[in-house]
Amino acid sequence: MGDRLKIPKPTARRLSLYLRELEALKETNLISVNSGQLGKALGLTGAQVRKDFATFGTFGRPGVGYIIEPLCEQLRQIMGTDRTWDVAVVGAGKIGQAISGYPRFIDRGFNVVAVFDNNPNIIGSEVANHTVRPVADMTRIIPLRNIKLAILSVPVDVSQELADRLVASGITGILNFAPVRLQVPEGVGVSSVDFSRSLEQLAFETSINFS
Amino acid sequence: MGDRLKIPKPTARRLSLYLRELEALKETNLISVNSGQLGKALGLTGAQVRKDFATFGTFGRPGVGYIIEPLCEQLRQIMGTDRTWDVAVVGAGKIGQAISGYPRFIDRGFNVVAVFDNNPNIIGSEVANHTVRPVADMTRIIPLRNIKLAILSVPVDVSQELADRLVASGITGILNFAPVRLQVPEGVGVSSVDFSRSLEQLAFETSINFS
DNA sequence: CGTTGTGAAATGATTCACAGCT
DNA sequence: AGCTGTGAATCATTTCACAACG
Repeated sequence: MGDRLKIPKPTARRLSLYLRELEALKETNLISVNSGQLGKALGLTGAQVRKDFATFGTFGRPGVGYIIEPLCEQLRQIMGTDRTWDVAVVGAGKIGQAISGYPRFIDRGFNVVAVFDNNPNIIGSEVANHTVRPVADMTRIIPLRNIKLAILSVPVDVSQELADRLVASGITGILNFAPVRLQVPEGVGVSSVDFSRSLEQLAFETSINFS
Repeated sequence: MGDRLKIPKPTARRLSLYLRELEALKETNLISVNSGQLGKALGLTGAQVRKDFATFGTFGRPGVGYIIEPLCEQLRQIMGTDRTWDVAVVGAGKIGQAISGYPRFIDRGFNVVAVFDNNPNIIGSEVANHTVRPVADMTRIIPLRNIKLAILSVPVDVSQELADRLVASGITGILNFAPVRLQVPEGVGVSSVDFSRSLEQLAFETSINFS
């Protein structure tokens, strides 16, 4: 067995920042950028940028910097976004509806292909060009379309149960909007968005500034 | 000048997790909990839990653990959520509307008191029991009501400009939904929710599992 | 007893600083 | 000359392990 590359978690989190900034720089017709410039735009040091990239290989040219276009492609390949990912949305309440139509997913390589809910008043209605299907259909459609990513925007009391069913259907990554720590088996990723926690974080910072 | 208490960033981020878990335990009529149990529920070690609490004082009883009810209050006080925070929402598009009506804010101590937008088609309409006001009114209403926290859900190209105006109006914490790093002065906090980045994170994890 | 609070050790991440490449 | 890639040093966080305590 080949040794599995060791990636520091902070590095992994910064990858998408680098890609986004590099794409913005490409729009300005820049050809290359050095680690100091790139770092400054993102609030990082040049050394950190270089270390991060060095985790994955040798991409820079001494005396020049990083050639933007090929680096973007390398990053996309590393992150797995050099292809399109089909995404299922489970829970078509307000948040589910808003995220189903989120316009920036497409150009980042994510494509919402199915929306599920269990509310009879919602099933059958149109959300972001998709007819909302009953949750029971998940088990059939997710394997059928080989969907690997799901967005889970359901009430907290049913989120774990639905997460279990998503995993059983073959999902390997869940973007969770419920304020709980989902229990998932090894090999399944969970990324959480928790509005209340985010505001609490701000309240805390703001309070500290007065102490 | 008294020494400012040094709080590790990871500790600060975990505070809201502790509070939420403790409140859930309180619902089950438990009186006390020890660091190991609390840690297990959150995917942390007992030592980490104890270190985190020890940052702020001495809350536990040897041989017993932590008495849940008073610890909750202490945590709320530390985090600044022992009172209600008024919040302004700027940007009443799909995400702004969904978050304006987010039902869990109230019981976490956050109260959306004003919604602003610049779209004439939206101004004047009702969003979560608030009449949407023109953005120009921000500068008057935020100081008037002494609002300190804002949720910024506007298109990326105007987000920095609006952040500047929020700060100028007296806002000290911004929950930002646009995929950019907002530039804010010292003393103003920014917490970001970035749906595309979250999905990219998942795509990356999922890809790694196949390498 | 069982569990806290905490120094000391271990691990992890960032920054420094510079040899070596273009 | 300018900038990368990277060991070595620094700084931060987590884990260990145990004395002290109720």
